[in-house]
Amino acid sequence: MKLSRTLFATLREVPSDTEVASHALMARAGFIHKLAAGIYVYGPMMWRVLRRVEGIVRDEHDRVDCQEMLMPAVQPKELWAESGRWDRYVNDGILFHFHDRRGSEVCLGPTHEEVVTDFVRSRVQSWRQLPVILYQIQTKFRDEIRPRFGLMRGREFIMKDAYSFDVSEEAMKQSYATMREVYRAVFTRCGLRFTPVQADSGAIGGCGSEEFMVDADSGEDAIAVCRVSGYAANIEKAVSIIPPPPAAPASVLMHKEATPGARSCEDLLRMFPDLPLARMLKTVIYQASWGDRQQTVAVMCRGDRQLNEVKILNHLGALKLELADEAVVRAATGAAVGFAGPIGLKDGVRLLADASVEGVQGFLCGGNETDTHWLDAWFGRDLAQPETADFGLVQAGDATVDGGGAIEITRGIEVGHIFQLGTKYSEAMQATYNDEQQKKQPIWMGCYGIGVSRIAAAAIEQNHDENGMIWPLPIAPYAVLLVHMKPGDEAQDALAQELHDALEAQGVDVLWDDRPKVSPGAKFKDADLVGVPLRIVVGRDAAQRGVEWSERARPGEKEALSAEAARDRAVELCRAAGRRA
RNA sequence: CGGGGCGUAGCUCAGCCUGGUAGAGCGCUGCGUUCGGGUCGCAGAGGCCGGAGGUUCGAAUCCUCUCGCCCCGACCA
Repeated sequence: MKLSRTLFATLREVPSDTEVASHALMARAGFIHKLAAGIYVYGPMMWRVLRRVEGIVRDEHDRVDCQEMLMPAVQPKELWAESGRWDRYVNDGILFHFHDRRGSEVCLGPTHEEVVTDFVRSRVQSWRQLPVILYQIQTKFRDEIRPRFGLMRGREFIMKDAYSFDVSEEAMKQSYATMREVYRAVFTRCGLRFTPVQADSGAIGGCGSEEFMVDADSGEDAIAVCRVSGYAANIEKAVSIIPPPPAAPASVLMHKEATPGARSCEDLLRMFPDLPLARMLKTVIYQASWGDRQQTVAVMCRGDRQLNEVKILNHLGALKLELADEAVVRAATGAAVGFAGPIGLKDGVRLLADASVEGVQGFLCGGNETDTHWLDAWFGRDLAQPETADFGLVQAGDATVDGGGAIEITRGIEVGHIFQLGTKYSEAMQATYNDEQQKKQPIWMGCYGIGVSRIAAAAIEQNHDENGMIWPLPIAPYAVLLVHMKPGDEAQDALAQELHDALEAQGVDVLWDDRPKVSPGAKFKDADLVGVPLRIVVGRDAAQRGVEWSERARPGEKEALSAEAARDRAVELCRAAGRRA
C-alpha cells in the first residue's frame, strides 16, 4: 500500500485528553478517532492490527475445534430476566438498554451467556451432542462508569467470547483446561508478556476463574505474585498469611478516651505513640444492597491491614457494596464519621470482622461517639468476637498460603478471563440434555473472554519507546515499511517498486512511504511513531541495488544490504513469526 | 453517581481577572528551496470562541442554565 493513498496524518503533539502511552500514540499516529467518551473509530491502520489479533484468536480456537458463530448485539430483556442478571446489570449501570417501538425493553449485549445458552438449549437434546465450544468475535457494549485510557476501557469494544458446553463437571474442567492452553497460545503469539492469575468471578458468576494479565505498570489491576511459589492472584481474590497479632498486653479495664478530631489510625498513632497499629481495630461502615433490600454493614479490620470490598461483597452475596455516606454512618454509630466501633452499634447494623482481628486483645476501637475511642478492649470480655472471615487485602511482604516466599504486588492489564460457570445458567434457563438413562441433566458450562481491542492497547503499553509504537511482528499493521527517500529519483523509484512488488508477491504486506516532498527526517519520525517492525530504506544506494535494513525494535542498528537480501530477510522473519498475508 | 478541571483554527495553547468584535506554534494549500532524522523562505486558506438565555451601547471575556470531554473517588480506616 502506498502511504500517499492512505489518510495518513500524524500529530507532533500529544492530544490533551490522553493519559497513557498506548492512547497517546494511537491518537498521534491517527490509528483511532474519538467519537464520544470510550467510543472510538478504528482507522485503517488500527483495523489491520485488530484483524491480525482476530486472526490469531481464530487460528488458536479453530485448532481445538471451537466453532465460530455470530450472535446479535441487541438482546431482549426477557432472556436476561431468565438468568436473573437484568437487575444486577441495570443496577451497576453498565447496561445500555432502551425500548423498541413496540415498547419491549432490549439491551445492547455486554456479554452473551444468555443468548448462547438459549441457542444451545434450542438444539441440544442428547449427551451425544456434547461437548461443544462456540465462539464469536463481536463488538460488546458496556456503559462503563468511567471509560478511560483509550481502547483500554471503552464503552464499545471488540471482544472474543467463547462458551463451552459439557455433560459433567469433569468434562467442563477438561474444556476449561483446553481453553486455558488456547489463551496462553494466543497471548504468546501476540507477543505479549503475561501472567495468568486466580480471579474473582464477579457478575459472570460460577466457581473458578482465571485472568490473563499483561504485565504493565499502567495496568488498572493490582495482582499479588510470588516468585518463589509461583502464586499469582488478582488482589481482589488473593489470600495470604499475615503477620501475627501482637502479644496481648496486661489486662486492664476497658475505658473511654477522648480523642478529639482523631478520625484515622494516623491521628490515633500521634495520640498514642506506644500503641502499635496492629492493636487499633478500625471499623468501616458500608451500605450493602441486594437490589430491593439494603443493609448497613460494619466491618472490623486490624489497623495495619486493609479491607477487600470484593471479599465482603461475596460473603454477603450482595449486588453492591459502597462505603456509607455521612448520614448512614451517623445513623449506624450515632457519631461523626471516623469514630465507628463494634460496641454499641445501632440495631440492624450487621457486624463482621476480618480475620486479621483474630487474637488481637487490649485494643483500641471507635467509641460510636464523636471524638471518643475505647481503649484496652478485649474480645470475650468486653465484646463477643463478631462473625469473622477473610475480608483482608493482601499486602506486599505477606507470606503465601502455599508455603515459601513473600507476596509482591505488581500491576497488569486484563486481556483475558476464563470461567467455570458450572450449571448457573443452564439451570436458570433450563438448558439440559438427556443422559444415557434418558434422564434430563443440566449442561455444564464455561465461558472465556478475550479483549481483542484491549490486546492492541496492551501490546503498545508493553512495546513502545519515546518515539513511538513498536509492534510485535505477528500483530503489526504492516510487516514492512518501505521508506522511499526521494520519490522522483529514477533509480529509487524503480527499486522501490520492484521491492514492493516482490515482497507482496511473497505474501509480505508492505507500507510504502512514497510521499514526495516529505523530508527524510519527517519520514523517519513517522516511521518510528507508527512502529512497523521491519524497515527497508531505499535511498542513495538505489542505483547499486543497495538498501538499508533496520528493525523498529532495535533502533540504531542499521545494515546495508542488497535489495534481494533485504527481501529475503523480511520474508523469512514473517514466516518465522507465523505471519501470513 | 459524588468531587475537581477544561471546552477558542485539524492539533497544542495564549487572550478572559481589568468587556471594545480573535492570536501564536505545529499542521494544511501554492511557489521556490532543501534532499538520510520533523530543511528554509515567501504568499495564503482556515474559527457564529461548545450551545442557549441574560446583563450591557457593545460579550470569547461578566451572570444563569445546558451539553460535552478529562481527572479523582470518599482515609472511614
